Amino acid sequence: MRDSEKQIVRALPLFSGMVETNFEAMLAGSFLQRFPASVVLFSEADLTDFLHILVDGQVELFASANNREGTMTLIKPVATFVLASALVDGAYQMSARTLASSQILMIPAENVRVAMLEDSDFAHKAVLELASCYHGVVRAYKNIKLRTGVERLANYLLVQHRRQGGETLTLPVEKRTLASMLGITPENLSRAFSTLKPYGVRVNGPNIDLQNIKDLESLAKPSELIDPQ
Amino acid sequence: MRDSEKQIVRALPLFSGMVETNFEAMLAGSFLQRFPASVVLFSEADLTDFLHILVDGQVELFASANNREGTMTLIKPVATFVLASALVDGAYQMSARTLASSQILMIPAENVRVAMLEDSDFAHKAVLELASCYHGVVRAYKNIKLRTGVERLANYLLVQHRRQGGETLTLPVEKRTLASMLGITPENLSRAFSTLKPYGVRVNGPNIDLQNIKDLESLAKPSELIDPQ
DNA sequence: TCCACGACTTGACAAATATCAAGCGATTCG
DNA sequence: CGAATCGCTTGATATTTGTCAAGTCGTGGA
Repeated sequence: MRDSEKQIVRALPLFSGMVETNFEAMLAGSFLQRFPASVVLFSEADLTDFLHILVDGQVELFASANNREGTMTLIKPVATFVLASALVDGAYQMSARTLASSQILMIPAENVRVAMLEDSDFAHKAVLELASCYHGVVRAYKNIKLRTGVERLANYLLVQHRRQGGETLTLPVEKRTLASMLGITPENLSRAFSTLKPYGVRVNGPNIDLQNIKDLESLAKPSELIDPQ
Repeated sequence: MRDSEKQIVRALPLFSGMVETNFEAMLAGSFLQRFPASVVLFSEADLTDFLHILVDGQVELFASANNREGTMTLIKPVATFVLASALVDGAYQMSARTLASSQILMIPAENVRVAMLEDSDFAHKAVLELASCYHGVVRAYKNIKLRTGVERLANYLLVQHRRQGGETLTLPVEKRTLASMLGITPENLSRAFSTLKPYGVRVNGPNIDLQNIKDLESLAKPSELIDPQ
């Protein structure tokens, strides 16, 4: 692990206030690894060996039951994932796979638990990080419980449009992954896009024009307490 | 607030390791209050003024959007709720109402944030509590994303049966509340019970007999990573 | 007591969503 | 290059779920 990469990780709020020696001690036994796309990093039932930090690439957290599978969330660099699991010493609770070639730093979970006990700034930042993750899942839970598939898609498009700023937005993931995020089948995602055509949604592969934001919003009824800001 | 009540709160793992003076300082400005049934304690958009501790009674956390409403979770005594919101100084993210006459201790959120910074044991316990709440919502999210309504009901009955231990189980909430927890309408809950009749589920008001656990399990496909243990 | 209301159930119907099948176009790989 | 595969779309159909309406039953007031 090179110093430049170490600095990238250190810049995360979670670690930025740690005492240097605690930070170094935590990294002992860690390793930075590159994975190709579509590799399963761990399964939900596995015991949590490592805290993961996505340095580059893209990772999907997902869950399986029966014969069904659903995306829990997508991780974009630079961000930690499975912090909660690493801190409680149990199963991961979610499976992970790379969606693209990804560089991932893996820190032994035991080191993280020690760091929490030794470094008070890290403990406080962990509290804030966990609270934020918690509210993230709460939003996702509300989203799927209180909205239809078409409404979830409409709100997703509005959020992406705001974030990307330009005229046309580009989907950051394949449509089948988007479908899984929204909790619908790929077939129904196609149909949902058709349903949104009268609301000014023009689809061109991964590029999407929103030509009538007002109408789309009246359908989507965005909510600050559900949609990411 | 009497000393006996204070001891009940102090017995929670979250507070049991706090330095006495920190615990007392945190309670300054707190008050124990009794609410009748069906009272809204706060709305999801409200700023988080208080950490709540349900000492007696029953509370429902729920969310609203469009014209729909959904139960997020039920709180049983003795337990804290909205800890995450109290720690991050933002909106509650969920609304709360009493389902029965309830005694609730309310601790100013600012005090809780101070306690986290001052008392390291409390900070560590908060980390564990938040991680546990996080995994709780993750389970609920998987449940609704990967199972049908009938499957959710079947698994709920199996969990209650195991917890209550006896021959017949008694629903701890009204059926309309159960329906909201399961993310279905009361009408469909009635139909789901009918669907489960061939699997040995006998309903008698709030009392339910499971006469064929094996068949019910083969339908429900319980999972350690979804269902509460 | 008796009435009103609420919880629950059932039926009929509509909406939302999944499944199965087919086909198209682009990419991958032997 | 050519074949195979994959992502996406569309149609037909089935399943799941919600909505509206009506009716029963029990409880809690007036």
